[in-house]
Amino acid sequence: MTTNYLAKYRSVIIYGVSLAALLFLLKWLEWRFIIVDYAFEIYAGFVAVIFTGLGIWLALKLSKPKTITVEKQVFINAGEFLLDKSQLNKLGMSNRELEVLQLMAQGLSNQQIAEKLFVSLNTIKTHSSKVFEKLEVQRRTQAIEKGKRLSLIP
Amino acid sequence: MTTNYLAKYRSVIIYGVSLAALLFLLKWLEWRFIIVDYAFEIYAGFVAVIFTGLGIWLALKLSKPKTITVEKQVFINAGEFLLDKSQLNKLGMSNRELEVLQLMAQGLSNQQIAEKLFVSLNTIKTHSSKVFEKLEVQRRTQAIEKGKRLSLIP
DNA sequence: ATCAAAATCACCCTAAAGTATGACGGAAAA
DNA sequence: TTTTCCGTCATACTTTAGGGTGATTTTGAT
Repeated sequence: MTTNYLAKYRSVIIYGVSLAALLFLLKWLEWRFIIVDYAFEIYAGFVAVIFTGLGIWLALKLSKPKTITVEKQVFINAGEFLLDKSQLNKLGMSNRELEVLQLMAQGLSNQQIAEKLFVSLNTIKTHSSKVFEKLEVQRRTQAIEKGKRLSLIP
Repeated sequence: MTTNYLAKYRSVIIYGVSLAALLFLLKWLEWRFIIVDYAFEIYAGFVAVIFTGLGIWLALKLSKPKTITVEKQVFINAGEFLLDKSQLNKLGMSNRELEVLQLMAQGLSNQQIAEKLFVSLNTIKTHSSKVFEKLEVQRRTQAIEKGKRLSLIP
């Protein structure tokens, strides 16, 4: 708490101390040059310079920094695809079924999918039928469309 | 040019003029208070206050504003779809063919497309065949996949 | 060990999709 | 004006997709 208070008004305190120090300095100068007649102008100039500097320093320390906020637009790459696993559970979609759906979306025929997965055509037909059931669609094109909407496929 | 130069160094010029004015003021004060013995401290304090204020004013005028750059994340709206017309020309795709392709991508059957466009099923078959030719594919699922890749459909 | 999915496959049948070919009217380009 | 392309439609045929039913094996969880 105390340190915080000190830190907050540090500049003001320093200013006060500086003023005190300067007072002593001035008194000393006064005493020294009191003998010399032409010391008056020098003294005034000295004071002017010192306090101008002090004012500048004070202003820079205490004034809130003038800030210009520039908004820099950072474009986020929205291309990332993340599979919606909660959706998978909700639909009760199995791994294999999802796999078949993905290959369907790539434009493969049932025959090609069968070859790719090393299973028979009939197996793929069974899988795709289940996919259609679970997605509540009739055709593979609809399945693809809905699969994309539900973030099951990119 | 000249006005620009003046504008740029306006603060400095004003400062100079102010200094000159103050010099006159000081001279006058000197002359006035030279009689009074205790005028010295008053004079010094006056100078100190004036020049502190001047320093503060100078600093505030001349200090460069700090520029803070804030990165603002802008999520690019991935929904923006722009049809690639140059691609259409390159492929020699007609309006009707593109229309059929779009409806295919929405999961419609040939029959449904025919009904939607008020033409016969055979007409749609002809169109889709030409679409497949031009896209160099065999199946509608492939056509959809390639159509999306080529920005023909969203 | 048991039970429930998941994955596999088969057969049959229908519907939809795709290929090939030809035809015709209209509009735009040559 | 002729040619070319678009859009339309038809017929015939082949291939692929999809629905229904049933069966076996594998796998994971209780």
